[in-house]
Amino acid sequence: MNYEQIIQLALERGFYFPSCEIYSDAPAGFWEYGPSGTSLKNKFIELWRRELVRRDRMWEIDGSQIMSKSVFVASGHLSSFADPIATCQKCKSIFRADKMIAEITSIVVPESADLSEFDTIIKEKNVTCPKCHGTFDSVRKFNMMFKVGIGPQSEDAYLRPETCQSIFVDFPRLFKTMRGKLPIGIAQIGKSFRNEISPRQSLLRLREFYQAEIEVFCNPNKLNDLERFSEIENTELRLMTDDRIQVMSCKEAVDSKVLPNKLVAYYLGILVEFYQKTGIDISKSRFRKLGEKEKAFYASSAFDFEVETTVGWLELVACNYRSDYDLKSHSVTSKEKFEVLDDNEKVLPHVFEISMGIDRSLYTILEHGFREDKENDRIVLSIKPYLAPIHVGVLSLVKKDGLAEKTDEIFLNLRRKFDTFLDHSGAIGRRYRRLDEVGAPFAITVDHQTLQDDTVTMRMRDSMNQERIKISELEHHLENHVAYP
RNA sequence: GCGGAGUUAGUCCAGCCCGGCACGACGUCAGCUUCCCAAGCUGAAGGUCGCGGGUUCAAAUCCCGCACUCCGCACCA
Repeated sequence: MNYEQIIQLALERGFYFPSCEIYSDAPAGFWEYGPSGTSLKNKFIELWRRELVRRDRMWEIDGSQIMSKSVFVASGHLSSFADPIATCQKCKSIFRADKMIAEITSIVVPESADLSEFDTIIKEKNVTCPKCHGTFDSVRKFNMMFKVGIGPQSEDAYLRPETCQSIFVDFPRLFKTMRGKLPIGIAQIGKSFRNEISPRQSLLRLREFYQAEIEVFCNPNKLNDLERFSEIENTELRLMTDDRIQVMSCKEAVDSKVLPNKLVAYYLGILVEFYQKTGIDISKSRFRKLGEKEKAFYASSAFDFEVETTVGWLELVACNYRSDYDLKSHSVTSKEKFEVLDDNEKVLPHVFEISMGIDRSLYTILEHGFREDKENDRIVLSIKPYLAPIHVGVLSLVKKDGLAEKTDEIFLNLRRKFDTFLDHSGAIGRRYRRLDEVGAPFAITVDHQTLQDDTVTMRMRDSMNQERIKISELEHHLENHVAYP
């Protein structure tokens, strides 16, 4: 099983495919979800809501994707979310200016330095193109945000490069009007946009992608004062520090100081419990503590939740302790007050963030669920029943003798409650195979016995076993088996 | 962005060297058959041959440019 097979399945069975594919000017890095993919995504998001938002009583918001320039002045994205780039005048090769200078002259110029500093060093040290020894144009910044023009005057604004900025910007109003009490999580699902230099591998590196972000606002003096920690204290985490994965409970992780405090451990704990329920193989996962150089510019400590796939370790979630970086800078830029009362103590909350990549998570669910059943010559998507795009196929064994009509009747009774697929045509085995490929956990089939005793067969996707079941019990039976855990 | 390899129906692909009606399989659809796992028979639909330009009486095929995909480099909040 590999990446190629997953993308083939995705294209053939309506999970996802390239955007604007009929036109030759379709830019890279944009993909669409088809019916199966959309159904899977909706169910994944519902699971996320159940296991994180509702479980922790977070607030969920839905902010706008276009945000004002000031937001990104304050957030630092305008200056920091950009790479200094040097272009060779002769061969047009493009290099990261800071990396190239460091390599050739061993002089370390910080990435965020003034552009003229790069030019000065390039001139003084006579740095030329590593490929053709041509001379360079002036160093410029390539900002990874998409700029948009608002209204007839085309005022600068930007597509958000992460969903969380609206959570920070909205925090003062939300905390006041929703009767907030620290610690409080604010969650958001939505699209983010990054102008990647080189998008790759379909859903794994997109220019337009879905994030599910949670920002937990907390009192920095009470990070170990968390009653609900007991819910997850025995939950096992696979923590990677110094190139080694250690499996330990959340409690052990805090006690041994591998994790800085109970608040961080609690959220990593409920996160891993969520991922267990997605069917992703947790034994192929790790929380990797990022080193100083790998961390984002706003993070004071960071753990990536990574999963092993056929294309290597894949970062699904970035967990960043952002301290008061965001609230402080928005407060300074906007003059809005972000301090809140916590037990009569005035505090500027710190933020712990759980920033999930939905598209990558969905890819991993597909890959970890993909099974080549050689014995039965079939491909099976063994995903959790509650995530399956189709819950149940409704089939007639043959069309004649009134079986089709009976099948239609059953279908009409089920279609509002479940994601169903009605199919009368072709060989029964072929129809079962098709359902296996979209991960439908059940298929019910109307046969001649149905007309005599009002029972149908129910076939299980993974085992291919069948049992007979009364039509009157179908709904109840399915409800039990496709319910969220 | 760079280097390499590719791009022909929903999918896999033949044809390209040597220009002359775009081939086959799988899949899809309809009918027949069929009492449970990709069976069989009959028929059908489905193509801007990645895009644009050039050469030619004639281009999937030869030439030029571009885009996209994959691999590697670089990049990756």
